[in-house]
Order: sequence, then C-alpha cells, then structure tokens
Amino acid sequence: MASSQRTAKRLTIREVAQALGVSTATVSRALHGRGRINPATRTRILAQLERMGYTPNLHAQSLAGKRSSVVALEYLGNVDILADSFLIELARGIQHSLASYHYRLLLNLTGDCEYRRGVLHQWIAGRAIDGVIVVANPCVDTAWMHALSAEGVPTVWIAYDVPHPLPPHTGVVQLNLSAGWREAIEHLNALGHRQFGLIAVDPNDPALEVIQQAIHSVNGQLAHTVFACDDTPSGGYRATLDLLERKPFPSALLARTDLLAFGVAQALHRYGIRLPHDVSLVGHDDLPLTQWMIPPLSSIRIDYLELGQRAVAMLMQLIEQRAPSVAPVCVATRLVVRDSVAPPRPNPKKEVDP
Amino acid sequence: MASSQRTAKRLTIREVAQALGVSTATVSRALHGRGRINPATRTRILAQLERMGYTPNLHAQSLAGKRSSVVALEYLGNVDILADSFLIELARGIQHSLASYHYRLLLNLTGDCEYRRGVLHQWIAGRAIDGVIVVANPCVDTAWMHALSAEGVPTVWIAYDVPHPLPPHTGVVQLNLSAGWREAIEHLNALGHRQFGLIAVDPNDPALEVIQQAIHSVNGQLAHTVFACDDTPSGGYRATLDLLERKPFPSALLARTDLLAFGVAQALHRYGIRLPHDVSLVGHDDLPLTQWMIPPLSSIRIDYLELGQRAVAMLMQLIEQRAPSVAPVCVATRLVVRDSVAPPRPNPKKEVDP
DNA sequence: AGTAGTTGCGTAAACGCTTACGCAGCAGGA
DNA sequence: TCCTGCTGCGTAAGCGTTTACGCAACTACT
Repeated sequence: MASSQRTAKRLTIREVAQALGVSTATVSRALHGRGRINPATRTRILAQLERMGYTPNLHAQSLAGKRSSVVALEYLGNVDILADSFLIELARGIQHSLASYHYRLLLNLTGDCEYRRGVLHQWIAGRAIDGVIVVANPCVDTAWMHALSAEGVPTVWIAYDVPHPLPPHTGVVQLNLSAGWREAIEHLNALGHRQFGLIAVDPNDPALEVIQQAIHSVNGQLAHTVFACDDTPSGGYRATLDLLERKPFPSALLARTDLLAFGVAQALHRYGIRLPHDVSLVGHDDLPLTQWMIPPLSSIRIDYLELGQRAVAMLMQLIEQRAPSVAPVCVATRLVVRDSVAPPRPNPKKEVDP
Repeated sequence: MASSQRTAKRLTIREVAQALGVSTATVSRALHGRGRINPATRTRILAQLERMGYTPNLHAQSLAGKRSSVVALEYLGNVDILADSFLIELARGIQHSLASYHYRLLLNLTGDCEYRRGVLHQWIAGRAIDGVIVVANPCVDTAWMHALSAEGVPTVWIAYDVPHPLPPHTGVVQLNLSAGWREAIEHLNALGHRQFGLIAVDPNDPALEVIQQAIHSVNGQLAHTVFACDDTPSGGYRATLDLLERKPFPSALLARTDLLAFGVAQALHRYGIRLPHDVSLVGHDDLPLTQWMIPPLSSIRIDYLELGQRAVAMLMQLIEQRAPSVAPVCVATRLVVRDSVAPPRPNPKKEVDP
C-alpha cells in the first residue's frame, strides 16, 4: 500500500534490544561505545544492529542527547553572485571535514544579511545547530560575535583579523592575506612594475594596509585605489571606469577579489586595453572559473580544503571537548601565476619617455 | 558562568502554559492553529508566547510531530566545478521558496555520487528529511527513482524528460529545453548561419535530439557533434580542439552548457579564432558569470526562481497534502542575446586574410 | 570469610513536543 | 426535562533516544 510507506515504522532500538534479550540502554551504549559495557556484548550487539539494518532516529538522538550534529555556515554581507564562488568553495571544504565527524551542514543562501541572521538565531534557539562558522567579509562584526557568544553557541570565525580579546566559545581561523599579496607584488616588481592600481570594495578591509605595505617594501607606488560599490563583476567594471580616468595609469592592477577581476577585465577589453600587453592584472581567491578567463587570471589562491579543515577542527574542539576557548590559527595564501601578468610595456602610451 | 551558557535551559511550552494556567496541549494548539481552540484563548496564548520569547525545540517538534521540515537537494553525477553554478543557482531558488513554508534545505556538496546517495539514504532512514529534490543531469535514473519511492520519501525530480509511469510520491518538473534551443537556432539562422557545431557531454542527453530537430526545421545542418569527457570548461576546451580538426568548420557553435562554453571560448582564443567575428557561440544555463566572459556569452536562460518555486510547490503537495501523485509541470527556457553571436563571415575561409 | 572496589547491565526518568481521547459545559430540539 | 451534539480544554500516552542511578556479581585485598 502506497501511503503506508509514508508512515512505515522504522526499526527502533527497542526492537533490536528485544531481539537480543538486552535492555535499550545497553544497545545505546554499544552503539556509541560510551559507558561501561562488555566488549564481547558490544560486538554482539553491533553485529545485530548491522544485521537488522538499524538506523537511529536523528531527532530522538538530538532531543535526548542534547546535540544535533548540525552546524551552520553564515557570512557577513549580502549574497549576490558571491554565493557561487568563495562561499561555495569554502562550504565544500567545510563539508568535507564535517563528514568525518558525522556532522551535517546547514547553509542559507537566500535573503539579505539581516534576514539570514534572524533565521540563524531561530535555529540556535530551536536547538537545530550545535555550532556556527561565520565568514567575516571583510571585517569581523564584533558586536555580533559577542551576541553569538552570549547565546552560548560555539562559533568559529574565518577572518582577516583577530579581535582581542575573544569572547568565550569563539575561535578564529585567520586567513593570511599578507603572504599572497606580498608574493604577488614581489612577482610584479620583479617583472618591472612600479606603479600599482588597486580595485577594492571596503575601505576598512584589512587587506588594504597589507597591500600598501607590500608595495612600499618593494619601493613601488600605489598610484590609485578605487572602490567598487559591491563585490561583484559589475562593481569591478564600474570601478575600473573610474580608474581609467586617473593619471598616471598604473602598469599593474590588483583586484581585491576575482569576482571584481571579471569586471575589470571586461572594462579593459571594452576600452581596447590589452591584458597583459598593456596592463597586468592579479586577483584574489583563485575561484575555479578565473583560470578560464581570457587571458587566464593570475590569482592568489586560498586552500579551501585546509581552511575548512582548520575551521571544523576548531569548532569540534569547542563543541565536543567543550573547550572554553581555543587559540587562533592562520592559513596562508599563495600566488598562482597565469597569463594575465607580463612585464610592463617599455613605452607607456600616455607618457612618452625622452 | 561561561559553560553554563552552553547548557542554558530554554523556555519550554510547559512554562508558558503554567504562566497562563492552561495546559501544554492548548498552547500547542494555539501555536499551530490546529484542533479545536477558542480564538480568544489562542490570541491570548500567542501574545504570551511572543512576550516570553518562546522558540520551539525543533527536535522535539520533529520527534513528536513525525516531520522534520527539512528537504534535501541531490543531483546526479559528480560535483566538480559544477557545484558553483547551475546547482547553486537552483539551490537558491529552492531555498527562497522553502523559506515561506518554514522548511530548511540540506545540501551535500562533497563526495562522489555514490557516497552522496549513501548519505542521503542515511538521512531518510534517520528521519532527518521529509522530502528530496533531485536534479537529473542529464537523464532520470529510473531505478533510483523507484528506490526512493519505495522508501516512501516524497521526491521531486528536475529533469529534461518525464518517465512514464511515475512511481508513487514522485513528481517531475520538466525543463523545456526545446523552447530555448529553438529560439537560439532560429536567431542564428536569421543571422545567416547554416552550419552548426555542437559541443555536448552525454550522448543520451535528451537535448541532442531537441537541437537536431530545431536545426532541421530551419533547414540548417548539424555539421559535427563532439563530446566532452565531462561537463567542465576543461572538457569543453578539449572537445573544441577535436572540433577544430573537422571540416567544414561550422559558423555557429552550440555549447550544451555554459560551463563547457568557458572552455570553448578559451580554445578558440588560443587558436586565434575570434568570437563572434569568426564564429558565433551560444551556451545554455545563463550562469551569472557568463555575461562577464569576453565577449559576453549569449546563453539560454533558465528561470531558477521559477524552477525552484515549482519544484517546492510540488513537493509540498506531496508532503503536506499527502498527495499520492502529482501532474508534471514544465518550465520554459529562453535565449539571452549577447555579444558572442554575429552574422557569419561572408567568406568562411579558415585561412588568414591577406 | 569479610570488606571494598570494580564491572556489566537493567530500570526508569528525562528530553520537549503533539495529539487521541474523554469530559465537562452549554445550546438547541423534542 | 431529557437527550443529542458540539465546543473548548485537560489528561496522558506517546515519539525514540540517552543517561543517572542502583544493584547484583565478581575480583582483590585484608
């Protein structure tokens, strides 16, 4: 009967217990290897569970065990095109690690930042999640960090900077922007570039200072910084139009994100500025699709698997070991060179050398 | 005390009931508006719930209510770069609609197809999900469709073809490939294109026949079809290299997916074939990033919001109304014209112009 | 042999909610 | 007045686990 399928009774722990003449408590202990149990009994029970094809009811486990084995991934800022890239790569890295802990991932891709926070707090209050991983983009929201801490939810932030002191139950995995940008700028410098242009999004982004320092340390000059209205190709496109009006025009452009770089490349192309012949371009994040740009984009790579693995390991410390605090860790970035960089033109168009 | 936060007791339905001198049953009835309850009592209770800031424990609700308010999104085939595109756009459309039903979405981005199916069946057996949306790519897996049906899980397939008959508790939202491809080919024909080349992935893809028919109905010719090893830019790149060796070289290329088109464009560029001057190119799916290709790609658009909304509405029929079956619906596609198409060269010589 | 400590397991009370059932109270018709 | 039927609500039995507690049985000492 079709509709009886819908309400088909699943095997419960009790039925397995009865089949073996033991109590449900013993079966539960066998299942988790917790508590005092005879190893022989345990293997006997595990074999029976396997044989009968038992699968625990996750809600019952969560209710009685006071944990849900679910974590949420949340990020600051709105999701537009962004969702398709950085966040998804990261989600995948996180999920990969979570799988080994038998945790599930809840990921909200819809609605604006405000709305998503509301949903998240519902989940927390409803005990639907045991922990949260927040992607700070680009800055940590300290107020919200404390709010989450006050709710008692273990939280790991993936961020560029580490606020001090951290509230309880809060960890930070820091993405080391400095490594990648330094490498990129040194590479460009070695090719002969001295004048840099930066397309960024947020004036408070810690990356800005990192980039400036790196440029100064190679005796280069940051000729212009233009800000995009948002972290999208279209933001990058418009910002580049701004940049094109400034003089002198730099020989190397740094796009804060690959998403911006898509728009930068488009704008340059539209104005007949050839990449990398007339200008070099470097992006950040190394999204999978940037190597398919024309020309393929040089970009600063984040190891998403490692990032996810670190964040998850830290979160598990907070959740499972009930660690009250945990030391921040740092994940490096590195340059991936592709065809969008080349030595600068010996003869920059606008300023003719004598 | 920090660690007491972790185990902070949340407000329960009982406490609210006591505060008002009613029973928990009445509060529960007020909360859901189900069962026999005095409207006056109900508003009084709702006010109190609001005032005390009550949030239900989702696990308790799921356990007692025998439903989880979670659905899973699953897809056939492996996730590589694919995850960043079609699937995510769709996930977003689905999530948008699910939100209005207060359902959550579980999305597994990691592991191969086999592994993910295993996980999904665990979730089903563990009562973690009430329904599944499966993206068939490109063909419905009829055996698995029946397997899911036999497990009693309401399932909606997003597919290009509708198998008949459908097993119980199964719905299909069909993506009408014909509409978009027909429009694209007619558009190209109107520009003067007669010779077409197709870059596809799966020989069993229903799209192939649709495309052939459309080409024949405009008296065009499908000069060549090449198959990529997988649905990625790199697959498209290599397939295009194959295509470049064939003669006559078509004046218009059809990429089965935008992801392939990224690789196609790269290959053409590498061989000095200019888009759209030397050849026109149309993709399918209208991924957000394809409009930032150089030149921006003409593509066949899927309305992901509508697709998600239809799939969710259908799934809710199956879950909430316990409908044993539901009629398939169809979602159209349409061409979005950008710079990658132009009239064919008057002199289709592959040789270099003097 | 008596005591103390350990081990393995069963009993039963949670966990926080939903809902079948039944019982008053009341209205309306005979 | 009695019976019937409906309404609004409380009682209590689940839902399927986990786990604190306690009790035998056993070991290892004195």
